[in-house]
Amino acid sequence: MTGVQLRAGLANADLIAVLVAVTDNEPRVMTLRAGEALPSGPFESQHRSLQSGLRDWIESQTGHPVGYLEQLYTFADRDREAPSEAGAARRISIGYLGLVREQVTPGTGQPQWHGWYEYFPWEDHRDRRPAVLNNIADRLDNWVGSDALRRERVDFLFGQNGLPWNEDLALQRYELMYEAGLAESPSRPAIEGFGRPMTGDHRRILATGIARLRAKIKYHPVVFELMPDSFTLLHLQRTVEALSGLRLHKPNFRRQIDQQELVEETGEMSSGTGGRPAKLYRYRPTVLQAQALAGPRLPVSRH
Amino acid sequence: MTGVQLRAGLANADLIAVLVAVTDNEPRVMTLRAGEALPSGPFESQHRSLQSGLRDWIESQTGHPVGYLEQLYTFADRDREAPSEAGAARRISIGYLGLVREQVTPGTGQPQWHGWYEYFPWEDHRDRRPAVLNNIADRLDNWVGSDALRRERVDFLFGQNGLPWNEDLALQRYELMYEAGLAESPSRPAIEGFGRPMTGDHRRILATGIARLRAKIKYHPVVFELMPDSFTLLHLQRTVEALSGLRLHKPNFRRQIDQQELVEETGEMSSGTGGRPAKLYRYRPTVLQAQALAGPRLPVSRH
DNA sequence: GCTCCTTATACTCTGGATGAGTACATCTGG
DNA sequence: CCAGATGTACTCATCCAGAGTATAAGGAGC
Repeated sequence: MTGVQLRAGLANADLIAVLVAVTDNEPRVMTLRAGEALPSGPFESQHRSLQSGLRDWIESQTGHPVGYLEQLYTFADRDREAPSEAGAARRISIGYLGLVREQVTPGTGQPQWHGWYEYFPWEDHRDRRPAVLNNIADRLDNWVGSDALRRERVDFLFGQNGLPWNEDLALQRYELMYEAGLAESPSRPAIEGFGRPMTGDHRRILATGIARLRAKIKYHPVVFELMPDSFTLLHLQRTVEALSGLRLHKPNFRRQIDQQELVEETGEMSSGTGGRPAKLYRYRPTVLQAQALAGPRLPVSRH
Repeated sequence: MTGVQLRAGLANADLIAVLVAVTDNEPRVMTLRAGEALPSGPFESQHRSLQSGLRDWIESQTGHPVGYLEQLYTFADRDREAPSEAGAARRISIGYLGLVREQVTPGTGQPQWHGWYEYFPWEDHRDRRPAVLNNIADRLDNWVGSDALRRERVDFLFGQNGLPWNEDLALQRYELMYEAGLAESPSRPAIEGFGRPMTGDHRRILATGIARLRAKIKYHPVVFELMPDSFTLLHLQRTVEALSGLRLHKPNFRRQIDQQELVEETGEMSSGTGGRPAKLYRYRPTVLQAQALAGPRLPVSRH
């Protein structure tokens, strides 16, 4: 599955997938080789589109249909792999983000699921600001030195000096850490405590997927692709929290869900969740929602 | 430039660029072959990254530096070109969106610039709802028939039946028109009045660029990459209007620009623009803005 | 049965941003 | 000097997001 393949009639490209599921309030990603690599394979031409081919492949691997599939990015930088001899083919990888509804029971099959905060422990702010951030900040201070621009960048990305933490910047944080030498690279080993390493640039691709998904859930109802058919509002909230790495304000979350009319009651109640039983809801898809929701504001004049 | 190229050591991929400039309040795109094609070329490996290679190439073509460059999408669907014999390589194209500050004087050089509303006349709502939309609506009604889902989709995308026009949906509108047979394809000629055709799937790629740019300008200060060093606020507004295809409310536009602190006065005034002379402004870039501005809301609890 | 704990659900209040409209200033051209 | 055009500064109503508070309804332990 890995390695360079050059067959006539096939494009010289790989597909590489960031497959996400949320189970037990933990976002997980499908991995191979004991969590070291994202699933990938050569791009075969027999399907009508990249999308449909990948969809089939994923379903055969996970046993579950892919609810949502989106192209992430095409990676082709020279430094993405170990320095190769001159003239060697540079491999192009087309990254995809996919959402699946349930997780295969871990342990049995080949593909394994790992919580994505194993790879990015500093991204989980649900309980508290993670302690790793202090170590990271120390190392980054070294890198910053007296460079004011670097200072501003670090403060902004990591929410220092009074600036707020912005969960959407996961990719840019990783890239800065890479730049500052805090992440593994072809010429640098991984640093203990700064997240589980992956082969090649897979960790960067994973960061791309996380950042994209975090941005997406705010204006697109893709969370529901990760939910079972019926769920409680708290369950939905916990899923969003898992993805964003933040705690949300419960009354406001419910108000938003409510007024967007994304869900409807099933009529049934959840069994013992600890406290008072909760109503069960189901997703209510509409063409309108499916395409675009709010979309940020532009001072449009309507008349 | 077109056709299949398979050389050892080169990836089998094209780069294809949507290069945008705004002159005389008209968004323009760089084209080749008398406006029939977007500039493209084989992906060569000598640069460190796709990005930097493309940047050099564009600057050599336009004579202007590229202010902003962003990967759009990688296109590889089977039906993007004329039906090919079985076993032929499928070409992968990596699309990019680039913004350049000024337009080369048209007529002299090889690359030409065309107003993008020549290709999508129904997307320009600055003066009024364009008349073409009526013809389009008629044809779409045929396609809709009695299918309620199609009805809803059309109404939503084209702002019918009381629904508002959403400028961000340019790509989806084009795709629906393609699906409904209103756009040229390998097996269908172009229809007079429904926008200038392009080779292959270039018109679709252009639509992708337009949609991306329209969405982007709302939460990212990329407009400034299209502006000269100093400009009046009305000039800035007209540029945003040109891109979005909408008219904006002047006082509110100024208020937004003002409170976001994106610009500062140069101290000089514009010469004759017709009425009262206007203050000139310049862009005031910050690391903070450069990375992300507002970003939509999630009901975060902060304590 | 009572208390405590947990979760569910319904309110209220406040500040800020947005959409919309109005008034006035200052230039050019005839 | 007036008309016309553009620039600039206000006001006002509405909506929505952030934040807090209060009450309802279940289970577990005593």
